[in-house]
Amino acid sequence: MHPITIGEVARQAGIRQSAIRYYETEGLLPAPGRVGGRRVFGADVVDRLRVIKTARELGFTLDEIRTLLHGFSPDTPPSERWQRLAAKKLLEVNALIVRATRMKGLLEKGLRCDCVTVGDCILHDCSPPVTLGRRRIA
Amino acid sequence: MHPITIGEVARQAGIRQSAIRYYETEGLLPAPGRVGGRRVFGADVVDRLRVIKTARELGFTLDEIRTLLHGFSPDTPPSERWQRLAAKKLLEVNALIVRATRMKGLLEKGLRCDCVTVGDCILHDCSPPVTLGRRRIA
DNA sequence: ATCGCTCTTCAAGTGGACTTGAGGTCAAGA
DNA sequence: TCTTGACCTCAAGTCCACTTGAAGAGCGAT
Repeated sequence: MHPITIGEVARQAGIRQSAIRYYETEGLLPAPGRVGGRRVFGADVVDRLRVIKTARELGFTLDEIRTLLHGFSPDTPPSERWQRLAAKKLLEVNALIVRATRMKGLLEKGLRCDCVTVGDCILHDCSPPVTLGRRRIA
Repeated sequence: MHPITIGEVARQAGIRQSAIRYYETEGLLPAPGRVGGRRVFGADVVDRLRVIKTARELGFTLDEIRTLLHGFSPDTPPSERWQRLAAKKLLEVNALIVRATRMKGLLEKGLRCDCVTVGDCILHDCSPPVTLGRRRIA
């Protein structure tokens, strides 16, 4: 349970110091303790940052992430706002998985496609389909 | 096979006209025909736009999408650039699916969690865990 | 004590992806 | 004919999420 510096946190979470400070000002991270003016974090902040990072990569806005992380604040009806958002984002994540899977299929298809017919392949338009036998040559 | 207006395309693809024009200037769409100055699209552009939309939602940049859509241009080594990017994006999409699945788990957990212990739940910090028996009350 | 390193704040800048606004064209309908 | 609605171009604006830069402070090692 030894405290770590912002530099160490940044390294471990794969996020820049500037971004970490930014998240702090934006209320995504609790204000850490200070020693000699410098931030001192508990190790748990790294997990939090990793969650933030993942959420960002999934297209969540900082606003949404803030709400999700805060959970229930004193002023909101107990956890209702949270639940609503979580449920919504859950649907979105599910949709994202579907789309990602479809895109995966497209990319795989593109990587092994012959593209003989125009419109064979949406992803890269294979027109004009310069072919040699069934195999694409250029 | 009747040609459609930009308005119709926008409606069908769920993308604004301004965005469609923007994609055209950015080279993500081939310049459509004109009738009386107005764009006239083939119906296939809708599919293309849907692919673009999905790709954007998955975090692809327009730059990447352009390359993926173009496939092999005359000047690039035959489809090499395309294949490289496609392979890279395939890895990324796979990683995305993993992360999305993890996030899904987090959200589901958050939606049914009791959060008795601090650190029980990363997603929303359950401290102070105001509890009644095992059930969270506020 | 001074070098080098990491850290600090704060304001301003950046980049990507669009959107918005102004000002204009065109065709159909009342 | 006049209006309405959908379209056009082009420049400028906007939003989000950071990043960058300037100017400086604390601290361990030489």
